[in-house]
Amino acid sequence: MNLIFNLKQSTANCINNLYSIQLQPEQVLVNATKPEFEGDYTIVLFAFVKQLGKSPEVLGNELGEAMLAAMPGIITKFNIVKGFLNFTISNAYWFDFINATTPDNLLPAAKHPRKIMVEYSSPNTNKPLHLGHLRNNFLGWSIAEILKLQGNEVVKTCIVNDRGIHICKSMIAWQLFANGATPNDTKQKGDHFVGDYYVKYNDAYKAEVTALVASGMTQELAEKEAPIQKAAQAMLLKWEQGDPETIELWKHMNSWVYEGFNTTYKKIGSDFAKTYYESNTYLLGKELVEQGLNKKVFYQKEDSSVWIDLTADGLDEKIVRRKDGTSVYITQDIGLAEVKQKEFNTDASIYVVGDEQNYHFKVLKLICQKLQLPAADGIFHLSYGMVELPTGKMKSREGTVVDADDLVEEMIAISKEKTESLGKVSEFSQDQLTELYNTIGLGALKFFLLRVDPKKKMVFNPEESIDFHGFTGPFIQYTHARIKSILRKTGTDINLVASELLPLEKQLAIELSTFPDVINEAAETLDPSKVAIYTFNLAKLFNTFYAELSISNAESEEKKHLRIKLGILIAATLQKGMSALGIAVPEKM
RNA sequence: GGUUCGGUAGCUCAGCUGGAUAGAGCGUCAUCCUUCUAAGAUGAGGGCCAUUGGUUCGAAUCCAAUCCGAAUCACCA
Repeated sequence: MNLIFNLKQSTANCINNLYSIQLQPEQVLVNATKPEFEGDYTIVLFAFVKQLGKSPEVLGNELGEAMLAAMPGIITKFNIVKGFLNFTISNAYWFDFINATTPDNLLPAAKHPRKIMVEYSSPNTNKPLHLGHLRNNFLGWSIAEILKLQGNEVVKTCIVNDRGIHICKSMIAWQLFANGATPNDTKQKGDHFVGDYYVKYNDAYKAEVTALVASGMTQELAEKEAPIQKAAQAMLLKWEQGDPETIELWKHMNSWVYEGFNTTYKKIGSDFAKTYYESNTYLLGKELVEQGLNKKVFYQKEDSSVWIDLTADGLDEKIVRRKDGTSVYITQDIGLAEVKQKEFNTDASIYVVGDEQNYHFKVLKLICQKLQLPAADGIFHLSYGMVELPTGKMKSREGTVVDADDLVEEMIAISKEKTESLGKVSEFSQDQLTELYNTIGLGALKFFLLRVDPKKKMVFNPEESIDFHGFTGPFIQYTHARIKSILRKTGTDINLVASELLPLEKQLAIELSTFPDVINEAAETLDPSKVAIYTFNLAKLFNTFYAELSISNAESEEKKHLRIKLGILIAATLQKGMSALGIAVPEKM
C-alpha cells in the first residue's frame, strides 16, 4: 500500500493515454496538499504545461477526470488552483487503511533483504569515551536498527585502536607516577583511570619542554628531546619487538580500559557481533600490497616504499607501505576490509566514522576497487560531524571534553528529579523507578544527538542541559505513555465500523501511512534524524488530537473504537520509530 | 593554495530530487487542568534563507563568483 506511488503511476499512465507522452512515475511531483486548500494530495502541473501546450486549467480538468476514472473509490474529487491539481482521497480509503493496519504490519516485508555490516564505536584505549563517541555509538546502533526494520540482516562490529604511541604514553606515565596503583585502589572506572595517566603524560611532557626551552633549547628541538617522549617511543619499539614485560603491562592496562568500556556500553546499549583489535590487524594488507604491485595498481619508489597514484581520480599520491616494509593505516584498513568480507560475506559495509576521515575513506574505497576486492563496492562511509561546545572544539588536553559517563549520569539524575517533582509514578518499585530514570535520561540524550543530520557538526551547550520538552525524546516517550494510559482505561477490545473521519483523524491516518517511506528514506540516506523528526511530528499531531477530541468519551461507540484503534497504531509506531533510534518508550511516566 | 562540507528566527535545527503565504523546538508574552497523564495544547511576536549575478512561468532549493566558518590534503591512527 503506497498511495503516493500509485498516484504518480496513475498520473503517468493518464498523461500517456491522453496525450501519448511517455512519463516515468518518478517525474510526477506529488505533495501533501497545504492545509489552506481543499484536498489531500497535490500534483504540480507546471512541469507538463509547457510540454503539452495546454493551459493549467484545461490540463488539470482533463487529467483530473482521467484520474477519477483511473482510481475509482480512492479519488473522490479534485480541484485546480493555479497550476496545482488537488485530489481528495475517499474516506473509505483511509478507514480501510486504519482497519487493515496492525502493530505487526506497520512495515512491509523486505523485498530484497541484504546482509550489511555496521562498524561503529571504534575507541582508543588510552582515554574514556566522550560526547563525540556517544554520537558515534548512537548513530551506529540506530543505523543498524533502521536497516533491520527494513528487513536486512545486520552484523555490528567494532575495531579497537589498542596499540600505538598514544597507548605507550599512558603506559609510561603509569610506570612513572602510579606507584603500582590500580583502578581498584582509586575506586575508578578502568578507562578513566588509564585516561588520567594519559593526561599526566601530557602534563609532564609540557613541563619538560618548558624546562628545556628555559635552559636554552629551541621549542622545536625541545619537543623532540623531552625525555618522557623518548621513553614512549622506546616503549613502542619494545612493544613491536614483543618484549614480554611491555606486552604484559599493555595487556594489563588494556584490560582495565575494556572493563570500563564494557560498563559504558552496557549502560548506553551498544553491542557487537565481533570486535577486532588493531594489535591483530595492523600487519594485515601486506599480501594485498604484493598483489597490487603485480597488478601494477601500486608502484615502488627508489627507497622501496610503495605508493599509489590517485591524481587521475582527483586525489594525491598515497603511500601504502613504508620503506622498512611496515604497513600504514590505509594498508591495514584494506586488509581488514578483506578479512571482514571473508568472515561475514556481507553485501555492504557501513563505517561509522567522523568526517575528519572523509579523505581516508574515499581513498580506501578507491584502492579496494582498483584491487578489485569483493568488498570494494559495498564500502560506505557514514560520515558524521563533530560535536562542538559553544566555545568551540572539545580538546582533551584543555580539559574541555564532555565525558560520556558523566553526561549519562547527569541525564539520568535530571530525569529522576523531574519525575519525582511530577509525582505520577508513586506506585513504582525501586527497580522500576531506576529503569524509568534510565529510559528517560538516555532517551533525552540519544534523541538529542540523533535528531540532527549526521553529516552536520552540532553544538552542545552543557550550561543549558538537554531539554525534556518540545522536540525531545521525553516528549515522545510521554506521548506514548499517555496513549497507553488511555488504552488501559478503555481497553483494546474493539469492533470497527466504518464512519466518517474527522480532519484530525484523517491527518493521523495519513501521517501513519508514511512510516514505511520514512524508514526507507532513513535507511537509504543513513540518516536517523528522519525518523526522529517523524516520530516527533506524529506525537505532536496526536497531542493536538488529544486536546481536541476525546477517546474514552467519544461522541459515539464507532468513534470510540476508531480512536482506540488509532491510539493503538500510533503507540506502536512511536514505539517502533523510537526503537529505531535505540530509545525505549515506557508504558507509564 | 587544492579538495570537501557548511552559513535559514535571539539560540538549536528542519526544509534543499526547483512549486502555493519559508517551518519546528527552546527562550519571551498571553490563554487552557472539578473532564482520557499539563513532560501537554492554543495563540502572539520574531526572517533582505551570508552577498551579488545568472537560469526559469516560478529559486532558501540549481549554476557562477565573492565573503565567513570547519575538515582534510601525514611514512599518526
